[in-house]
Amino acid sequence: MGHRCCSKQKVKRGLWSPEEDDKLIKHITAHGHGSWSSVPKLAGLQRCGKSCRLRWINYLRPDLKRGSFTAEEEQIIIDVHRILGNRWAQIAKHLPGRTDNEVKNFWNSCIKKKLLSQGLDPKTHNLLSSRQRASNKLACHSSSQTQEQSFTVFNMSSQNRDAPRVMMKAPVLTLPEPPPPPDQVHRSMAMQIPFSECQSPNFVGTGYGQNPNESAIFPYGSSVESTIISSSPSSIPLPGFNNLLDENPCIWEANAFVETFEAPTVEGIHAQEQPQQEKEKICDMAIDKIDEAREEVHEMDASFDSCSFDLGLLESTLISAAMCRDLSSMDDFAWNF
DNA sequence: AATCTTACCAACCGCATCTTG
DNA sequence: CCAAGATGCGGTTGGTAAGAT
Repeated sequence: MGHRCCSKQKVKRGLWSPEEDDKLIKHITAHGHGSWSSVPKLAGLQRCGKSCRLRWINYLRPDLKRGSFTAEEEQIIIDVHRILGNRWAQIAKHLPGRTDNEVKNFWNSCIKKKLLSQGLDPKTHNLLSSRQRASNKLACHSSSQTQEQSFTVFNMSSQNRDAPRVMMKAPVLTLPEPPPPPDQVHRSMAMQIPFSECQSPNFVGTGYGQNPNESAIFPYGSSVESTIISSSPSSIPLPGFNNLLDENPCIWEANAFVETFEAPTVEGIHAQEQPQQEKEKICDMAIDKIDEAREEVHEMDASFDSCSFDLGLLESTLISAAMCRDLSSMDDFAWNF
């Protein structure tokens, strides 16, 4: 059958032999690819131009980086995918030496499963709904261990940026299914809050943790009150950050209130109809900022042995929020907390 | 050892967009 | 401006190797 573009030609299909590879490499090295449709003839190959192009781009190009993806590359893929969705070519541009095909394959075979196992929807990067989690749980029945996401919410007051405020432990797959709460507050996470926070005048909640050496734990259904940042009279205004987030339902509040959120979906971002170049620019800027933040957090982490910090969640929040705002918001984007 | 299942990845297919005459 | 061809992209398929039964 062959491609429509080369249906007139008698072309070979399937895997490339070393001889074919050799011919293609020699031809392109000597003459460049020029017009791909003429490459097969000039290189003496019984392939269509499209196939030659693909073989060169995905396999023979000298600048290709072979081998497994590093953890850093994996994180970049997740970050950019969260913003751009399945735009593999765009994502690959952030990974020198990697092809769109390679990124796509890696996503489908590894990252997708990893996100699902963490209770995250690989399409939207949001937490899966209870039904989705349940079906995923079935799919992952072999995994008996509780998967936990843990993260620390830092106090966003610029005067007190080094203080870790709230630790949350979120069992993703093993929670009993509660009825959905009537309001927008999702209480599906058990909250583990340092005792000192319970004593804060801004902390509203009842629970355990009466011992100063223990954390208070607020499982689903307990009476922790969550406050959306824009509605809290006690919120400390933060330049940039509040502006960035106040139009989004959000987990962040200046003093230890915690709430899960529905991050803007990829579809929602697309609905903003930002020009593509602008989106890519925002994406690049966000990734740069995240790299800076990651370095800072690594330094900070060393001083908080008892705390863990899920950058993924922070990134999800910040990038998603950033995508819904003007580029100008990026200038003072959250790095004041 | 044989068979089945799963994971991985190269390559194909069809559509969209770009380029050129 | 338009049509045809070229190129690029994302989804999907199929072959193969590795692991499980």
